[in-house]
Amino acid sequence: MDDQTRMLTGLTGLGGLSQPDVGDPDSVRKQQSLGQPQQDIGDILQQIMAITDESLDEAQARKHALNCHRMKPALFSVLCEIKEKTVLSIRGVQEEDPPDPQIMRLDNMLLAEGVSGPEKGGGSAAAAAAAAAAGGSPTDSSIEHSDYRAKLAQIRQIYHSELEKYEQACSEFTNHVMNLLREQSRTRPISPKEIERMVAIIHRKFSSIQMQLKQSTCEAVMILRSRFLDARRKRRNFNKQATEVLNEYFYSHLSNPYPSEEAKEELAKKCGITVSQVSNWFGNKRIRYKKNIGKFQEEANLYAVKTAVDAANVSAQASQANSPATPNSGDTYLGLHSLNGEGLNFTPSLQPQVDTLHRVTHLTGGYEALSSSGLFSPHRLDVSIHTRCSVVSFMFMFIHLADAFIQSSLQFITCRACCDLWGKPEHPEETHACMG
DNA sequence: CAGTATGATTCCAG
DNA sequence: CTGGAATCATACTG
Repeated sequence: MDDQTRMLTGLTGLGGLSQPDVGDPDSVRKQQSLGQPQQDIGDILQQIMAITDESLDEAQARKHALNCHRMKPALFSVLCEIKEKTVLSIRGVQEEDPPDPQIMRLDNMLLAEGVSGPEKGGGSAAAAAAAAAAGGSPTDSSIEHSDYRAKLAQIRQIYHSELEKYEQACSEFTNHVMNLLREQSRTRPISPKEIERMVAIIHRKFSSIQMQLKQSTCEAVMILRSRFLDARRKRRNFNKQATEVLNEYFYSHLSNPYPSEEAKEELAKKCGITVSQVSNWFGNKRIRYKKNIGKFQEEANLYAVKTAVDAANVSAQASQANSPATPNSGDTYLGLHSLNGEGLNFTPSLQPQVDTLHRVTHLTGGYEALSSSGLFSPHRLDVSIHTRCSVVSFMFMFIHLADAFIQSSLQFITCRACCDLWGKPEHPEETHACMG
């Protein structure tokens, strides 16, 4: 059997595999007789095995022979016709599918998180949001911020390198398949549209892999993000300086510890926290102070003295002009609860202040009287508040305090009915002495 | 490790 | 919307 004949047998045989030779009476007879199809398949298999046993050169030669076969153009055109009428017309309809909403969602998310798209966009914004939510001090948040950014950049890098690998593999594979199809198009009818379709199939396959990559990237970002957003609940104490500033304000406005928006902003700026954190702090402080005034007395005293010392220092500076300052803003002096003596019977919440004032009215301005409390001894001031306080400035401070106490006592007694610890005043604010 | 302190959140009332 | 009150969750401390 020469090559030509073998090939012809091969062609008809393979043709019979895909399409029964309906017109061939011999074939019909063969189909009818029992056991004949099995024999045909056996033949075909044998031929296939024979082909696979051939060397590459032999196969190339056979391919060439096939291409040059005289029946080839006719067979080719028939195949083309059949194909046109069936496969493409059916599948052509399904060609254009809408973009996968899942992919779109993932893409949007990756874009929003700054993983895909321009580098300096959403990532830092998301980090800033996370840091803002975390609400730490600027230093802390910047540390977290950079930490978040670093991790996001890492994810971004991995994502892009993987994506690149996938795209490279995809294009390599596509090229390979296209070359193969072009090669095959010499022996079987393959239209450009079919090649296109095949490319689309490959791209779909790869895009499903890409989707997995995007999905896992999104998951990684979500985990990272949740770790930073969880920091929202992850409480972090304010630094000492911030607490001091807040406490100073609180205790120097004890009769009305409700900072205005401007004051809140100012405090927030001073403390390096957000305005809402300032609000939280004051909310908590008011509640906790009110609930347990006794517990906060020491703290109140400390801050009151601190403020007084500051005032005294100012007075001392002003003393060169021989004019001790008169108390004005705030109600520092109302915070000196620990000077409690046996008091009058006012409401429990007012009792400490009133008791203090009661005692002050009995003070003769004696330095000893104050220093005997321990609280105002210059030594104590030096040690506990680390403030140098000269005798002169201390004297001014004392005068300052005594004056303030007397004024405050009058104010407080006047206002106590309407201002029972931050209750609503009955008088207009301008006549209300205790409104800080 | 238990108790306490404290920043944040939630719910509700005005 | 703001503030009070209760509560949660975590940090800090002895």
